[in-house]
Amino acid sequence: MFADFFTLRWRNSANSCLLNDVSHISGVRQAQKQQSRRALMDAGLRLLEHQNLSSLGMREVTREAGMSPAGFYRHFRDLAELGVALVEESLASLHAMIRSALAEQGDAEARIDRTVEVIAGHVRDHRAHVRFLARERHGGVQPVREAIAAELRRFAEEVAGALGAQPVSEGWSPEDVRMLAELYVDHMVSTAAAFLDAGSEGSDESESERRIARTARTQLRLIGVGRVHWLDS
Amino acid sequence: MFADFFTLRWRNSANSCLLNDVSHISGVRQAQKQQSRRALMDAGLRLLEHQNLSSLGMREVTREAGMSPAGFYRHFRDLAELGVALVEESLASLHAMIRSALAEQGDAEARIDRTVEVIAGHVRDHRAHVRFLARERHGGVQPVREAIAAELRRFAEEVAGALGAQPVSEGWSPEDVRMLAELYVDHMVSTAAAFLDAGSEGSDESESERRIARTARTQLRLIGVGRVHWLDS
DNA sequence: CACTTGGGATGACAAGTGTTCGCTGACTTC
DNA sequence: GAAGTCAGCGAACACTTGTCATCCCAAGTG
Repeated sequence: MFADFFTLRWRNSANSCLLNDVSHISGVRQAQKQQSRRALMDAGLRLLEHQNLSSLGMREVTREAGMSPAGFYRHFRDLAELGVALVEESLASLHAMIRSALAEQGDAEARIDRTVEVIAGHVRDHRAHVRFLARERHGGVQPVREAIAAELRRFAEEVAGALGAQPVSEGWSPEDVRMLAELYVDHMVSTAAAFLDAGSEGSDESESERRIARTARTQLRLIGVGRVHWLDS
Repeated sequence: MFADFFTLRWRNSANSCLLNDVSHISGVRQAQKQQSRRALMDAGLRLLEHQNLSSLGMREVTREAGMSPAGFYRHFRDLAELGVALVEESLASLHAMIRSALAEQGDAEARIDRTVEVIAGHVRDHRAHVRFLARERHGGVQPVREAIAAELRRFAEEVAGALGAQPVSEGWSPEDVRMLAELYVDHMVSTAAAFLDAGSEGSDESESERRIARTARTQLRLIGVGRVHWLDS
């Protein structure tokens, strides 16, 4: 069904992935395989809403995905490998969020409002991904933890770049810009996590969500005030 | 079969603690029991350095503690109950840290320095506890998660009280003091977590530790600048 | 068209799990 | 010192788990 697309797409790609090497066959076959892979990842993501990666069983995942236990090995060597795949996916969507937060225009106040809105929207739309990241950021699976930490560092660099270009940051040392970026990223993560368990704790969801948004905005405003008075201190 | 005992035991006591009610016997007996309880908790804490609570097995714990599987039930109903006990312990030590951070004297600069030092020292001395909190804060075991969240809220209140008493906060609305307190607590947690995996990633531990301390200090200073200029904005 | 390829299903394996049971022997109380 | 209490033990239970050799059959190939 996607045959032409996939062959076109994959034929001349120097494929490094051991499993899921799919470059030499083509057509319905790998479309199905990719579909099974997606089914496994979705099943995993669904199960991970109520537990964490290291307590997940592969039988559990295959059962949820409607597949036999052995089928798992055709796609992933490990559950850790599935975890890393999920990290990549989750971080891609998070990256998109950060970009759109950075791209905001207007005065400081409007940018803050839009940023917090973007975060809230992202948590609403990608709840499973965000929860997964929050859980596994300090979780028990080392490669997953490292992947998340590395990507968050890259985000901080990106934010630092954007902040450095703003007129408010004139005269700042690179280290100071960097620490400001880290502060923003940490705050973003904290806020996202707060939105997360505001939605899942039941009782008056939208009210506590508004409360979190208000707090986050005020905090960002405070940091902003610190920024404009940073050099005269 | 234990009918008579239990009815006698429970009938006229407004007893809230089912297990580990130890008030009526005395001497060597309960000292031994408490010792076993400690052994279980220590074993759990040791095992939790490389995995999270929901993937922990009780057989695993009892084995590590040098005890038979059935012995576990004399102390905890669940692994979740063990988890909650560990939360209480961990939060007690964290509470002590926060108090001593709040009690700092001197000008703002000196207080920031000492605060960051206190955090670093606490992570060094209670690594297992801190890691446990970081892991289970967003982990898969609901009661544990809630216990941590509730206590962190209480900490924020305490910090808010202390901040409100400072002369810098004159004219602030209670909500703003509160959001500032939350910002501080979040920052404290983030910093502690950063110290944590600075120590465990190997390569030049004390250098990256210093880097984190420097960043944290600068961030606190920035927030402080925001504080003093908050009202004129 | 026959023929190869390779996802997926099946069934079995050992090893591990949570939980319950009755028992023992050291402590406590009368 | 006899009777009562109960923390911890070892065995047994009914599972679930990861892994593998094996077979099946639709998709791809010449």
